[in-house]
Amino acid sequence: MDKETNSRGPSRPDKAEERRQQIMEAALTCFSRKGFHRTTMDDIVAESGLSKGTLYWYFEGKDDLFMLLVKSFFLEMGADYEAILEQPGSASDKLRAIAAGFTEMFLGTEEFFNVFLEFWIQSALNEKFNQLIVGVLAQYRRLLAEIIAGGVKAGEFEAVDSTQLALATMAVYDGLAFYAMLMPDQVDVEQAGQAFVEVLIRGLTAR
Amino acid sequence: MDKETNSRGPSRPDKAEERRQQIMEAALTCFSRKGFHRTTMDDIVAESGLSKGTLYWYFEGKDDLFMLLVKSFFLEMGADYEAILEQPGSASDKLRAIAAGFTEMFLGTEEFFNVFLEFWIQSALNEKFNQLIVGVLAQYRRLLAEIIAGGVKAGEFEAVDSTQLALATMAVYDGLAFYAMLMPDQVDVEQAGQAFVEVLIRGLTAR
Amino acid sequence: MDKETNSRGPSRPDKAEERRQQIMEAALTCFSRKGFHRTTMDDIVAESGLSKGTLYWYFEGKDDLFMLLVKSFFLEMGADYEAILEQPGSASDKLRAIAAGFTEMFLGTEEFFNVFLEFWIQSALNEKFNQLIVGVLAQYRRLLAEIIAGGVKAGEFEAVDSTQLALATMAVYDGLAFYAMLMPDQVDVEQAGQAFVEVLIRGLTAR
Amino acid sequence: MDKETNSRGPSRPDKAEERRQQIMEAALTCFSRKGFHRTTMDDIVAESGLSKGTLYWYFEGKDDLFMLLVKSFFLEMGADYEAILEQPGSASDKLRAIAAGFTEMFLGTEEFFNVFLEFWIQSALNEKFNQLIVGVLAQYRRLLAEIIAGGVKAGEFEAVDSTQLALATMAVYDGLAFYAMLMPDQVDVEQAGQAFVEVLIRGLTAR
DNA sequence: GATGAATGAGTATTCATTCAT
DNA sequence: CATGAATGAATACTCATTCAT
Repeated sequence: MDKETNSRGPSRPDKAEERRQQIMEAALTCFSRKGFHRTTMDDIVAESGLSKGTLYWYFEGKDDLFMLLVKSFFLEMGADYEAILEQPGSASDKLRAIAAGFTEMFLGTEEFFNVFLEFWIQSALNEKFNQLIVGVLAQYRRLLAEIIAGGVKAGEFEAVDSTQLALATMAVYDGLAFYAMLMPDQVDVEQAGQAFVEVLIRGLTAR
Repeated sequence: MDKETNSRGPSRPDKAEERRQQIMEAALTCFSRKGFHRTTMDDIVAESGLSKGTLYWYFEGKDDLFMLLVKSFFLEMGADYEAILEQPGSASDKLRAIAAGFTEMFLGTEEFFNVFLEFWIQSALNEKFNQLIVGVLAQYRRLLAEIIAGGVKAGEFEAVDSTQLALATMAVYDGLAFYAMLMPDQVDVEQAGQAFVEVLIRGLTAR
Repeated sequence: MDKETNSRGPSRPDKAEERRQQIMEAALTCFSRKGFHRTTMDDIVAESGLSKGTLYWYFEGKDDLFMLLVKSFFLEMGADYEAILEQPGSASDKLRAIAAGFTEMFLGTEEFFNVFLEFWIQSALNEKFNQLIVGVLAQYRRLLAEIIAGGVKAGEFEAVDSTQLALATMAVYDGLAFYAMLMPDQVDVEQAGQAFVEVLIRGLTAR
Repeated sequence: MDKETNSRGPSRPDKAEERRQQIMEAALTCFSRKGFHRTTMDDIVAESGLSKGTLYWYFEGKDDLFMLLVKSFFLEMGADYEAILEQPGSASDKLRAIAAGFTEMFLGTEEFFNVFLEFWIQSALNEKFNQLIVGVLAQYRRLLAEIIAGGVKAGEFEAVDSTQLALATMAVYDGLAFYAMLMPDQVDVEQAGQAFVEVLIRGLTAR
């Protein structure tokens, strides 16, 4: 029995998922334009072309929509980073790949970045938001720490506190993205990221 | 008859400044507790013990209050950093001093840090806020770039793009502060900052 | 299955219009009781029995409500006057009919008249209000001028400046309504209007 | 002993009156610019160059200031009209003089006229305001009625209801002033007033 | 599933008035 | 007399959320 002949429910069972996407996209556009707090549900209604009731059918409310929107973004991003770790190469190569990956990711989402940052800030005051963020960050930290620890173990890097350094390394990219959002003209994420990663690798490399 | 006993005019001419401080402190407390958007003017009224009208007598509105509050914080902070640059010592020492200075500043304002971060985020959507932030960041960037360029010139450091590296270095500290706010239990700003600055200096130092 | 039993869509498509009427009536009552400025939206909410949000769903705000309320009144009134011009009879008869029509209209709306007068006053400071008023007055002026000019052409009246006299004639009625509002006990709109129109016709009539 | 050495009290006892004038002028300017309700006491403070406390020293409040301002205007105006009645001449001449006097008065206060009109409107809802207005109007009505009755008695005019006609005549001028305020470009108070008074006299004159 | 009219608690801001100095 | 800081009740308007159709 394939999906088409499913007797009950919508003929396309993922129509619901499409609607969800449609709403999240509209929300992303609005949030990015006016920020989360200044965006009204009516803004999203207008942007999505749907009705108020429909938004509430698919999402519990504004917070829920914000949350699920950001979650969906993190899921996509997470997959990319996993792939980097899988690739063969030295620890230095992996760090460079992480840098390049981040730059690419940032450039691809530049226009929406403020939305994620606002989510992060709000997560300082919202338990549910916080759990999501903390989980994501912990995962990246582990990933980066493994790369560094791997380099140390392999004799490629000097002995360092890999979890602390992992955190500092992540911080650079998030900090740069933050700066780029505030002063797009004066910040070149790619150059600053590269300058950083080269010095980092140089500082790590065993002599 | 001297000014002290002068019966006319305000007895303490800086009473206004005291009031302003009183209000800003109350606002800082509230913003830090509930975030800027979720804080109401009534919250600040209650916290300050003053009346609604008085708040509006001293500040144009909520935005203005937020702005002036953050500005006053940056002014204090700026002075500290200038002092670091003045001190004699190698470029490495200065970088270490910056790291230590940042850590100290962060630990001293930890509980309020979300307020500043929220201001930064909002500055992506508010021209006046943005101008303040961008000015402050540009100043720090120049300061750090000078330290690094000084090290390069003195032969202490390898040739690097000092302005890019300055930005990346700042980004580490802001990023760390951000993380610490979100996951206080899992982030030790001091350790991560130190781990970073040592690798940074190692990577910069000419061999 | 006809529209009446159609289960979807608004059962009564003019329910919205009814709501609008309901709100405008409540507003008229309140404005007439306390004046426009002293009436609060909460007053209208209470008077209408609806909710605050509903008022704002149907009207953009207090000004808009005031405007639309007055407009709707003028529309009704306009139709009556057009009818007078259509009727056969001498110019003198028409002037008398105008006078009678005005008196009747005034007596029928006496309790609300201050509302319209306040609108007029406000229209001196509000472009949108002004446009409405000026349009209505210009229309009446044209109508009256035509009656007088018709009388002149027919030899019934002496040669006079019909547009100026039309204006003065309108002014009498509005002025009287104004007075009646201020001193209901001392002003009898009907008598004063009649006294005026008879002298007017006498002054106009060719000998 | 000259004024300078006057030991107690203000050296110029009418300085208070000057202050009062200064405040009323500032208030007139503001009211005329923004209307009574939209004018704030701070506006008047700024316009007058005095302090808030001083305004409240000389006037009980905003309403009182409005009231006294209008009263002072009426007092001036009243004197002028009395003079007209005193002059010798036929009743027709006096009516013409009234018309001319009104026109002149209006042209001289055109820019402030909305202030008086707003006062009139408010007087529909304010007992104290109302008393002032009603008194003034009654006085004018009596004056005009006397002129007309005088003309009738002298055989110059036909028998008419002089008090009703007096009211209608006043109404013309107030109505015209009202119109002129709303549509300055389309209303010529002088012409319309003259057109009216000529027809009026023609209608009154015994044949 | 979808719609959009209805709700009402919540909010920033204003402003006439007071009063200590 | 004069000042201007302080007050707080008042107010227009917003917007997330609900629910009858």
